[in-house]
Amino acid sequence: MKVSDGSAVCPSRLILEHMTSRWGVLVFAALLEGTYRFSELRREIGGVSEKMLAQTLQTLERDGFVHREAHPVIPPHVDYSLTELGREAASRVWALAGWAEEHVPQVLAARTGYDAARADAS
Amino acid sequence: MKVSDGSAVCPSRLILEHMTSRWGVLVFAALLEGTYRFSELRREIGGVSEKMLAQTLQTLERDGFVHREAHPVIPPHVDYSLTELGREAASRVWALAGWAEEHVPQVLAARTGYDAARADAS
DNA sequence: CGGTATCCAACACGATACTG
DNA sequence: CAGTATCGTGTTGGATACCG
Repeated sequence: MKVSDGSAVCPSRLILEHMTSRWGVLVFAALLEGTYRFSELRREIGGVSEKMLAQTLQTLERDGFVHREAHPVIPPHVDYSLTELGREAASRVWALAGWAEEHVPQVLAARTGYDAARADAS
Repeated sequence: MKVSDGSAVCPSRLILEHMTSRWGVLVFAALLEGTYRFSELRREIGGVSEKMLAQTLQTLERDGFVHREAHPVIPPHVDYSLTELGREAASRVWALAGWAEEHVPQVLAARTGYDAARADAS
């Protein structure tokens, strides 16, 4: 079976990229717990810049994963939550992240072995 | 719940990044079907450069997902396959990719709606 | 408060050439 | 065949400053 055709990147790859992007995973994780405002999300997710959070949220909103509700008040108040599609996506991504976390020890052990073998060879 | 601590990137994030990387996903997909040689993989996965394939394979091998077996013959012959851990990882990643592919229509529809709404606002 | 615009450094990636 | 080395470029991502 040919896995990729090499010409155009398939759409699913882009979606997967959005879902598993550096901040996308963390946004999903946060929003699985409930609705958050922009700055609450920033606080919840440590180390994310305004730019990247805005960009990530826009991408996920455009893909139909995140619902954005702007209340027309001063000062502005914007709530972010997951759509039904987003909840499904988030739970799957988060499950994969959970699997990765569970197997950190095995991976770390494998790396140690790999590095040791290379050190001998040099 | 604090999703990320903002200081050091957690190890699981790196592992997840390796598993879902552009070529990592396709390598997993190919190796789920059996053992391949380096250039067979290159052919199977369209559009990957030698450099990126080598790099991806090394990363996945170091993480303990891919087994590399070099036969000491001339010309060189190297076989790549999945380890047990790799099979588990690959099947989960591939399942996620499958989910993404199934929902391409919904995402595309969401994007159309999003773009239309933004066009009106401008 | 919730963003956008701009600038800049780092790096991912690909093409090419070369090696054991 | 199976890579490594080197180089050039395009994109990513953060810091900063500013706007409605």
